[in-house]
Amino acid sequence: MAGPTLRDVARRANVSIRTVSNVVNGYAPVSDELRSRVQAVLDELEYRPNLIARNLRQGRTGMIALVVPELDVPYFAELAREVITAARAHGYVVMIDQTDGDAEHERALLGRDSRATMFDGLLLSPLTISAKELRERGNRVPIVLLGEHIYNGSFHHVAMDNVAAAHDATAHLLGLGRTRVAAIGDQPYATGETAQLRTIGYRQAHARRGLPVAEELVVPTARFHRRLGAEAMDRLLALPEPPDAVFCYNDLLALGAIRALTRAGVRVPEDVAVVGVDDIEEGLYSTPSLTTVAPDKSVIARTAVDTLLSAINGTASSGAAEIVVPHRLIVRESTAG
Amino acid sequence: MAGPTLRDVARRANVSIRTVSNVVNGYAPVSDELRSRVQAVLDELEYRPNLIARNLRQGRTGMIALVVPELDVPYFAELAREVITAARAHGYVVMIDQTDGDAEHERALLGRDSRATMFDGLLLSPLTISAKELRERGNRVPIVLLGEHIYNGSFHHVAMDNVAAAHDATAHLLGLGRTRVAAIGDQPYATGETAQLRTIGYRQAHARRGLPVAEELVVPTARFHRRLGAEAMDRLLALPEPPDAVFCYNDLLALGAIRALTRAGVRVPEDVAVVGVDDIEEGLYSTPSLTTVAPDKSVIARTAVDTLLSAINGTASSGAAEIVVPHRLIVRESTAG
DNA sequence: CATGATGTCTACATCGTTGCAGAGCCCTAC
DNA sequence: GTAGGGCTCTGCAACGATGTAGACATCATG
Repeated sequence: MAGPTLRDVARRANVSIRTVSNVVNGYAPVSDELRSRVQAVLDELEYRPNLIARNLRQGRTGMIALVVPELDVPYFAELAREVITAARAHGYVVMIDQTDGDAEHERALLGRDSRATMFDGLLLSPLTISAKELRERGNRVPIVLLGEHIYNGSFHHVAMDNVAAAHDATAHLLGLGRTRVAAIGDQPYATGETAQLRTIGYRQAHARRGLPVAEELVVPTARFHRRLGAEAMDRLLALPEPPDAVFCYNDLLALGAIRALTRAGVRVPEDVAVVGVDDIEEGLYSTPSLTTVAPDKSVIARTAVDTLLSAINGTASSGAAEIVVPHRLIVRESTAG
Repeated sequence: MAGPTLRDVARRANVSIRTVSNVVNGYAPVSDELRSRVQAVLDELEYRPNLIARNLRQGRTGMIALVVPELDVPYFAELAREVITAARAHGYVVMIDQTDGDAEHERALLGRDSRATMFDGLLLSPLTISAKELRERGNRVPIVLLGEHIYNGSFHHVAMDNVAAAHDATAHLLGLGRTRVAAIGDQPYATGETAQLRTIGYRQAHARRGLPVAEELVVPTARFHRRLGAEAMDRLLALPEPPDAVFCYNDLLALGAIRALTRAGVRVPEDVAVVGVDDIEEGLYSTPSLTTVAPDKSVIARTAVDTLLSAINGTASSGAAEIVVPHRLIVRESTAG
């Protein structure tokens, strides 16, 4: 099973281990004659460097870990793609773990037996774990947080402005002349910080127009899945006075809501306009196509990776970076009459 | 940056390195008194074992790599999720890499400088690389191939029966009384083996009913994406005699096709029925919801991981395993009148 | 009291690689 | 002639952990 080592090659070529290493890495000067002799043996034995040993010696692995709640949520899949691409540009590979939003699993990541020490750095998109816990359990591995929660300066953090994003989406709906704009996705409890920020933006947009928020139109959901979006929409449709527009806290909720509306014979956008957040590709091909607030995933990924690598290399400026990436509203059929 | 090592703990507790190691691992007997003294120092210094060193010593990393063409293709994202879950059950973590279907990238994976040696095994879902190349470049790491290509016994291989799956989908459409059933997704060139198998099944279903295949209804696509499905559908609709049903080689193509049909004012399924393959969650919430051939992704993932771990542990039965996982047709709105 | 079994703990070698210091050798220059 | 400087090449130590063997007490046994 185990392949040949530098020693095996060295013995066979009658040179020192160090010289073989030099040939492999092209480091120190090796005469052409010797180089080709060693190379021949390397080829013959099909030598492959043992990266674990190399890593131990060099104190780094060239791997970063990306931790997301659910990989089959398109937003995270698309983000993962960008992260992998961004990391590759710097010679890094990415290990992906998913927590299923399970707090225990997120904690285990940082605990004593975690594999975190195997990575040069961590990109974390935590759903449930709080900033306080992170601080207490934080290990020596550099961490960059992605897109969720409020961490007021304890960690590097990359995210879009959730309040502004929600405001823009809601303002768009109000600007269409809709008067009963619902919100699907609030999470008014400890770990739902992203959702809470979006609710703030939703209210802000109403306040700026001097409009009241009808509280029965704000529907919480435990998660951001299609099914929960459909269920929430069903409940809204059952109201005595149903909404004429819905701001969903992500695209999956929105697609579920559209599905519920279509099934109920309600026209989108004529009767109810729908906006989501995330700009997943699916929204481009749905019927109707989905208006959404698009964070720049590519910028998020590149920024996060760059920030993490700076931290790893110690070239980071002091203090925790708080980076806000731009977002923009993309209007499609679900709101365009 | 670097944390305390066993040596640091040992010095501080006035014991040997080995004893600290024993306390950490609970191996050899250590007296209660000494154990708690060492444990106190471990806690005080917040010792975390260096997994790289441990891995070097033990010759394994507890990591496997999953290589897929595109992570943001829902099928692969959902599969990745299952693989991560299956691996975790065995104490393994999963590194995910994506090749973008790029042959060079796939080759680099197996080449001299690949990081493959850092993993105990590889799960490979190759798009372009051929079996021959794999054999020639194969390194010492155990490999299990997923779902694509024909490898006639050179490697462990897990996949559904593509011919039967395509047959079932096509037969379903023909069974609805449709007479012009199109096929979207053929890839009649070297590396499109999965597509070719599906074309065989498509033809087989026609042959069994004694029906001819109208060749203009078989539309190739370079990849299996929504956009290409929509474009292919547009071309089919432009035919003098358009189809009344479409078998798409995966769900994304099907969703793109449905989008094109809806945009053209063609009713699904009344005018054109649509079937896909993969059973991605998106198809459950599309309008109309999507009839599809569902491979059991969970079984695929578990089987692949089990097979790989057997190979890693040397407990594999001799020879390359060729495992066929079951599939079933799930009828939804896109074909159910 | 000698013997051996048992229970704790330690020293050393080792995994495969790279950093470092220096050993030879040849050549030039004074 | 020999000192000095480049080239090549080598040996040793180290990264941080674990496997193995054995040292050293303690204790029961004959």
